[in-house]
Amino acid sequence: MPVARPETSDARVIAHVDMDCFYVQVEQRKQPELRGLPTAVVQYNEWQGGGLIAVSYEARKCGVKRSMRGDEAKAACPEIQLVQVPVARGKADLNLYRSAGSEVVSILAKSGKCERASIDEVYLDLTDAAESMLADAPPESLELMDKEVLKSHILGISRKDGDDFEESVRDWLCRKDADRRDKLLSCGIIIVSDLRKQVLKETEFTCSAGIAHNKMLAKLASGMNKPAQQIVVPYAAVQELLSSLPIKKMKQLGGKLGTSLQTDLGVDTVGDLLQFSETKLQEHNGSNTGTWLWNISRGISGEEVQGRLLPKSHGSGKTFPGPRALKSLSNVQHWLNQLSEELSERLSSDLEQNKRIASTLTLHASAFKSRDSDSHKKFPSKSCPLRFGVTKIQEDAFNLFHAALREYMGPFGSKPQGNKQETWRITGLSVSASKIVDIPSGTSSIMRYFQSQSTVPSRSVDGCVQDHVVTPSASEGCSEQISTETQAAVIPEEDTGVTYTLPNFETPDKDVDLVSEKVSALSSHYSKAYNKPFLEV
DNA sequence: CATTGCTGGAAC
DNA sequence: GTTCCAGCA
Repeated sequence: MPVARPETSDARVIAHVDMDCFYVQVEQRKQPELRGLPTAVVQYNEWQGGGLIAVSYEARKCGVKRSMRGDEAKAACPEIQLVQVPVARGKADLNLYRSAGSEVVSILAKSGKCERASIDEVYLDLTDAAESMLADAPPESLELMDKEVLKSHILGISRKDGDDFEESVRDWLCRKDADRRDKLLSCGIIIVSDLRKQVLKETEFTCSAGIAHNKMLAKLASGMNKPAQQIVVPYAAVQELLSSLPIKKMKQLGGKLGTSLQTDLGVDTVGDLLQFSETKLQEHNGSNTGTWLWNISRGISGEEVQGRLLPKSHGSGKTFPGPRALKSLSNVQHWLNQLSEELSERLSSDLEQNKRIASTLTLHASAFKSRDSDSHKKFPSKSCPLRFGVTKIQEDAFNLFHAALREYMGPFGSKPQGNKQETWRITGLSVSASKIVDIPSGTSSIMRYFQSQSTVPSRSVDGCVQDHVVTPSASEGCSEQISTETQAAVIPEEDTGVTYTLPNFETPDKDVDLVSEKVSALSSHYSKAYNKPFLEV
């Protein structure tokens, strides 16, 4: 992310909207009796009461923190309500929170350019809306100001004057001698206050927001007063804000990069960066990161709000910690089947709701070797063209795993060397789908085809959690060329005469038009995705 | 090798 | 294409 981008010439109005302890709010909406109680959302609960992933502000008051175990939270706050995330196919199912996040996005997206930054965070570019308001109905012209607007925070204006504070906010918003930048931000405050009100009304969720001239400052601000509050960062307040800000509070500097700035350059606050020349920062951090650091220390960040309302990838994963580590291929296959099922379900939803489809399937795993010195070796990731349909994804995921496992184990495979059996343990598996493209418009039958592929087949074999010997056939049939060719059907394309091989294409019906439509849609889809014909023969 | 399960982005 | 980093529920 640290990549240099200069500020654009004209002042923008950018908002960052962040839902308050989002998963807790989602659960409290479902179970309103939990509202106002110290509440946390936990994943699983068998081992030490599960892991906390979201904590209400009531619970935070008694010292409950995210990443605590459920048992710890109970000890710190005996009256805490622990809600479990739903489980499906033996793993945490986050779909409830994903769709709640989508509700919020679809409300906020009406206001202007909108970027879904995470499941519960959104950036808005409100420049146009603010300019319109400034031209048509500037704050100073308003007879009555919404009461919520006056609860806004203004960085640089003291808040402790309790009673007349709201009056000072009104004064600031309506100053006639303010410069244009401040006036635009004032409009931003009113717009965002209204949006937050709308979100609350339509979803029952509260959120906090930061309003500033760029994404970095808006994001920084949204976290300063939570929950259910908003704050603006006027241009005049930027220097002071950054000068004393601990470097680790900045997005992107909370990890190793921030640590290296502290230890290598003695930089503790963003202001400390100001004394270094751009060249010096580049020498220590590379040219992109160096320029980026030079800019952000001055509050400069030209990153644009991407008009993107949907995620760029889908993933489904699970860890197998400690003694739960997987040690047989059939157990790995079982879990890959579960993960692939969930992934496939989400791909089907994406297709149905958004008319788009992923084109790459990737498998990630983490592993260690027992009884071996270099047990720290990374388990390689593998990807292949994505074929739509549960069983295909399951098949490909397993083949990718197999290819990666061979690489991980080296040329001798799992053959015993001497007496000791060199055995692998899998501690994490995930399958993900990326490079999502829109389905060409005017092809509804391709959708019907994909949808016909997306049914979960009923299988009796599926409950094989216990380890057992793997059949030889399961270990064969995969190499560099994954399995895509084995069941391929070759379909000639009418116009060009070029022939494509479509993996596992069963031509389920005799409708010629339907088939050719599938082919042209698929081939253009894959041509775009891979910049070459898909598996040309 | 007990936070876990996601996302996005840049480096390589 | 793969790896690593980072952030956040």
